[in-house]
Amino acid sequence: MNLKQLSEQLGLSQTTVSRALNGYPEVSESTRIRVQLAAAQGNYRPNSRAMSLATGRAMSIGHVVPLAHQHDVVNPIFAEFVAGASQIYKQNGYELTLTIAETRNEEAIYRNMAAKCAVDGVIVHSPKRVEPRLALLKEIGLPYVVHGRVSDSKTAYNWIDTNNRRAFKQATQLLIDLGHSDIALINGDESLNFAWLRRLGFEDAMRENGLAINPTFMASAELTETFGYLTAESLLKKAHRPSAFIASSYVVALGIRRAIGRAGLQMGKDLSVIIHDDELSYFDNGGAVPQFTATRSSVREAGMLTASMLLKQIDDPGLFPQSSLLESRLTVGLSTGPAPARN
Amino acid sequence: MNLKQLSEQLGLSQTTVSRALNGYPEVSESTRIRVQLAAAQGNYRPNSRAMSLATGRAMSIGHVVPLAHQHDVVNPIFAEFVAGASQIYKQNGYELTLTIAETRNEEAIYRNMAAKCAVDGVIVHSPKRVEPRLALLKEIGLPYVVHGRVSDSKTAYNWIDTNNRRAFKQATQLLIDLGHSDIALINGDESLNFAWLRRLGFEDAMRENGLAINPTFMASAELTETFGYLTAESLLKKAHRPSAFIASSYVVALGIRRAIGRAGLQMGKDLSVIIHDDELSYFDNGGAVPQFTATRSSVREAGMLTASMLLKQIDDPGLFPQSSLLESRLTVGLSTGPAPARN
DNA sequence: GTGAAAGCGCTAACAA
DNA sequence: TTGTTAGCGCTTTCAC
Repeated sequence: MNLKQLSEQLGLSQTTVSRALNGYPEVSESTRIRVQLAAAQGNYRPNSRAMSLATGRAMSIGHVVPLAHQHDVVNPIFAEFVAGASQIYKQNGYELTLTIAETRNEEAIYRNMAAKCAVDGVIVHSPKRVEPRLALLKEIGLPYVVHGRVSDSKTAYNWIDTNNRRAFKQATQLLIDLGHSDIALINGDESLNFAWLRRLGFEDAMRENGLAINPTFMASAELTETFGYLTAESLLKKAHRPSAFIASSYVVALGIRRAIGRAGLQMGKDLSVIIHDDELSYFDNGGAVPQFTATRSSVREAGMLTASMLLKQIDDPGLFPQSSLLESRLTVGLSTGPAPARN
Repeated sequence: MNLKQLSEQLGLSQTTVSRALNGYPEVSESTRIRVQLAAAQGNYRPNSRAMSLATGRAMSIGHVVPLAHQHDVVNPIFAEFVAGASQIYKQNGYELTLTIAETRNEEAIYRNMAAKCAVDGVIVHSPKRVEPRLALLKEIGLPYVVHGRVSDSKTAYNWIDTNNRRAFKQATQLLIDLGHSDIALINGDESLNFAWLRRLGFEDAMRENGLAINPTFMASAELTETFGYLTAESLLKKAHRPSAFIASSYVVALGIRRAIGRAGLQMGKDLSVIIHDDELSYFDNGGAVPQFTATRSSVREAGMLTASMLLKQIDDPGLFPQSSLLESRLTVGLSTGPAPARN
């Protein structure tokens, strides 16, 4: 059923029907009701392509997810974030166009989207410390919001981010307070800004407590189980080994635990593991109380917030720039478990 | 730059330019080259909305992901699958429209997509044992392929699936061969067909080896860390406790390991864990050799295969129905690690 | 081999 | 308050 059929069936012009359905004030209440009824009954939905063509709005938001080609992993956080954003789009009649971008094609992909008029704006995922995409998007005039921040912010841009630096400072401080000084950081790829900020937070805490930052206790790569396993394995073989790990994702933590098991060490006795990522905060001292706190919802909320920010931006470009820094819920700091023995 | 501008710039009609660009044979080679050059130079891309309106094809595929509202988790496997599908779409000029669907709205969402002409077909994710969506899609005439299968297949449908039943039978058999008989299965929500099939595979192996299936050793729920933890914790408290776990996802396995640690038990000595999901296969006997095998690529391949199947279906509905059963790569069966001690 | 013109389904000036 | 008309940018029939 299209507009023409609906209007013929009602004996009205397409214009009137369109107006009645789109809430224009100049339609009489009686016809509006009649139209709405018939539309609902006939399960009428405006053809999205025709509507877009007529209005010049694609009514779709692009999410471009960079694909690390080394291990071909898509960040699992992403799904949760998108679920939040998706909800906002639905409420506003937008669709979500998902693109997986190999990093080498990235520029072409954005240019393509803009030229095809396929999206009204984009969400930039996984920003690097140095991020050429921002200048590109500005150049082609495509509205965008960055999920995360960049470190080379010469130009203003819209962003929303969790406070990675503070969260990791907090996590590190927690371990220090428990008596640890040999703490290993198994971090994500530090050319990505979120990992870089986490590292800074880690270093903040170490420095403020007068502890030496041991570069051999810091690793940075794509967050896979294997990476966690191999890194922890080699660290645990050292004469001077870490007494605690901070893992930048639970996938990595899974690998760390495997290595700890193989080394014949015990959680809470010889070692502690702290995991932190956007999705969940987790503290394991081998111990007595349930020290696990899921904060998935915060990722979803971030998705919702980011999406709303973009839609506002599209409606009113004058609002530029906007930003929001979310405090990560590192509730793990409230843990009351026993302190693990020192090395 | 649009078609009109491009054609004016070239002194040709829109028709000729369009034909030249779309590979129609009746264009002279010289003008074709001239047109292609100018198009490339002007970075011309046909407006996707206008093209869709003219051709009647949305040039987009819908992925509808059901959202479990209990714990609000999106299956992380999904990202990897979509990455594969996305690649196929790009090759064929399609876009990917992502929808997160709360289960109660589901029917409306599909009807909406079809009526709006926003997609040419859909991929059905996370099918249940009994799946009303298939009849619905058939009714509204929207081409689809199911990632997975259903158990109530009265009607023929297109699907692609990994052999969950066989994989879990194999995993169980591996533990049995190592001397285990008290094996716990921590499974996904068994109203979802993948989990149901995994359970059947587990039971197959137990039955064929003459082992009793202990219902208290089988749990089924959404695959979260907490679920794994709580279930394992309560099982390990029993006088007669399991000597091995099969976890239906690595997230669950993370919880199981936490419980094992808290119970003061040791991997490889007291217990084994096998993890299997589409993304990775994993065997941990606490042990000597690296018994971890990532098979992420298989999920991605499944995504690619599913996408191609759908595009073929759209081009030629006569091919219906098609299907493909992928053998899971449970390479863990090759493990040579020492057998854990019996209970 | 090329072009004119109609039409895809909708919105939005402009008239009435 | 309603209708007429002209697009939006493309494809496609039909004529040359």
